[in-house]
Amino acid sequence: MKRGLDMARSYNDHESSQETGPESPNSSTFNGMKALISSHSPKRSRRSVEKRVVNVPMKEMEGSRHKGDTTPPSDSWAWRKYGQKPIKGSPYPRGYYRCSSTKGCPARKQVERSRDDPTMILITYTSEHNHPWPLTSSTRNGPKPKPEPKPEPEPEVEPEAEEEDNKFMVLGRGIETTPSCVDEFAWFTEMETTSSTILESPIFSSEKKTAVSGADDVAVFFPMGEEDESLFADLGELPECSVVFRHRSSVVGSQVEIF
DNA sequence: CGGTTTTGACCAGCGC
DNA sequence: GCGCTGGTCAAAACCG
Repeated sequence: MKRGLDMARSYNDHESSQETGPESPNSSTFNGMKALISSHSPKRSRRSVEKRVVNVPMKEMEGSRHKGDTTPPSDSWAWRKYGQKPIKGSPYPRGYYRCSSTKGCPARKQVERSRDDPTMILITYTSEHNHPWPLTSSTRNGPKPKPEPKPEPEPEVEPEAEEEDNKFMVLGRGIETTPSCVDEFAWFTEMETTSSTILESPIFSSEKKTAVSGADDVAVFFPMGEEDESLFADLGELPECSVVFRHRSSVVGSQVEIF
């Protein structure tokens, strides 16, 4: 009855009040890159989101705050659960989490047990297309269950990466030579580095592109080990990280496993 | 007391 | 056009 109206309005209220305010991430710049979100993004804008899936073994859940079917592994960011649904065909429910590390953070993730392998946790990260992934306080070495509201200065963080106006902190890991990359993708980078055993498989929201072809407008990340780091380090600095990731099909053609 | 979780209900996309 | 399903909201309960 009134719910429909309230909901419809609440969506707009949420989006507008949080994302058009003076401190809105919408108007923030991340190392010169403007981050904008559609001002009228409905709650189901599936076509304008980037998704990313990681598989985490149950053992990775040891550090979790809670133990449960849909409890996400601790990954250095604060996630607030906003829903849980039983998924058809799966004996396990899917938990819906929203990034609460920063105000107005558009990122979400879905956590569910793999129906094929119940020992694996399937985590789907979702963020707005063209919107930077959430960046929050974090330590490079070892995740913490929940980021502090005011993170202590990170000695390894570049000076200009300190708090500043945006409430994000930069995580320098893996791609230090390209700070802008770090900014934009540190979220995943951290996710990958805090979990020692992660399987990754990129998925694409609605495009009919496969994982190995034509994903030129989807920023894709793949794990990079220490060896790879040193290997890429020899390549010197790259002018733009986006090039590397966008032309993913030419860099990596299949899913990558880290063990 | 503020933030998080739980849970029932609602809505929109999608397939038929 | 209709029904199914996934995704989200929001009030209440819970927790530190």
